Amino acid sequence: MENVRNMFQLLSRNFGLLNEQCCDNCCGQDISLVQSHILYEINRQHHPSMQEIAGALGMDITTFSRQVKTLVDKGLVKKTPHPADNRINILSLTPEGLGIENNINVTVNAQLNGVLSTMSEFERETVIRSIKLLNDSMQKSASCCIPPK
Amino acid sequence: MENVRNMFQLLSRNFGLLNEQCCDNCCGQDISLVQSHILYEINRQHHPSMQEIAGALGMDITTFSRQVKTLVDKGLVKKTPHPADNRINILSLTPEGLGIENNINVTVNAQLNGVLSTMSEFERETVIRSIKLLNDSMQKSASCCIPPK
DNA sequence: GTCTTAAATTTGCAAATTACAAGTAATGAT
DNA sequence: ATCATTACTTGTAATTTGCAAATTTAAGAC
Repeated sequence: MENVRNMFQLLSRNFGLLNEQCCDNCCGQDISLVQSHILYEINRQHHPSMQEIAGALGMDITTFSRQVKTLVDKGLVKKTPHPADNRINILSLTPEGLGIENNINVTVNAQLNGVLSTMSEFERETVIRSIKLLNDSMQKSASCCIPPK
Repeated sequence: MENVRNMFQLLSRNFGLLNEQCCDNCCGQDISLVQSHILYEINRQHHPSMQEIAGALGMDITTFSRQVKTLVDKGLVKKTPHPADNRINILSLTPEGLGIENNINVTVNAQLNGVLSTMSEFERETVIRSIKLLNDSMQKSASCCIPPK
């Protein structure tokens, strides 16, 4: 049996490094890695509440609350009270926040495409399909990859 | 063109969650995620110095120094002065440290194999081969995944 | 051998990040 | 109206982080 963990450990480290470098370099602002994950997830979801984003990222809600606060202070995120329930805050990116998120997105994609460009067309497609497959399986698996609640 | 980043962002998050959960659950000790990366890398390399591990992980050397100190205090890591150069400390796992590293390894592997078990034999092999390929490409790529130094 | 320079690692410190517990405010149930 | 619950925010204290400055040891110049 393969040692699957080795591969994932390396992959996650490599991607972590890439991601962090991109955060530092591609946008004028200082965006930490967690903050980039928050921007990413707000952009991805549809009118998400605080809990939804914190839950998706597996972050403690109090830590999340503060991080959102600093993103709001930076002018990248907006909190809008839910019309039907004032306890709930709907999160969205400001135009500036969206700009930065896109910026990061473009930069990371460029880096990744650089990496993939060393492969043959066939390999590249296989790799992409594999990762999709893997993500699907992980989402389905109840035993892991689910934030602790 | 695919949005490659999306997939990687999800993958790295999923694996991060899995990894963190494993750190919490599988060994009696409290091991943080960074500490598990340190244990992993010390185990992987051959008589590594502090700088070599810190470099491989892309960690600031001062942060690393302190983390190693706590691992030494926990009795999981040993520092041995290099015989030919006393400035250098060679890092190694104590038997206890090795035990924990193995423990994490087994646990993470079990989780990952659980995820992979939902796939067909062919898919599973493809996925594993793809990740290997990807890691190789990332290591080769000078533009990213290289600690800032 | 002494002196200067460089390398490997460690501390001082101050800022950022984290999480538990306790708080506030809004909603829902009865 | 009252009580429990939900969504979120603070208080506070511990941990983590990284820059600058020290420390220790080694290597090279003379």
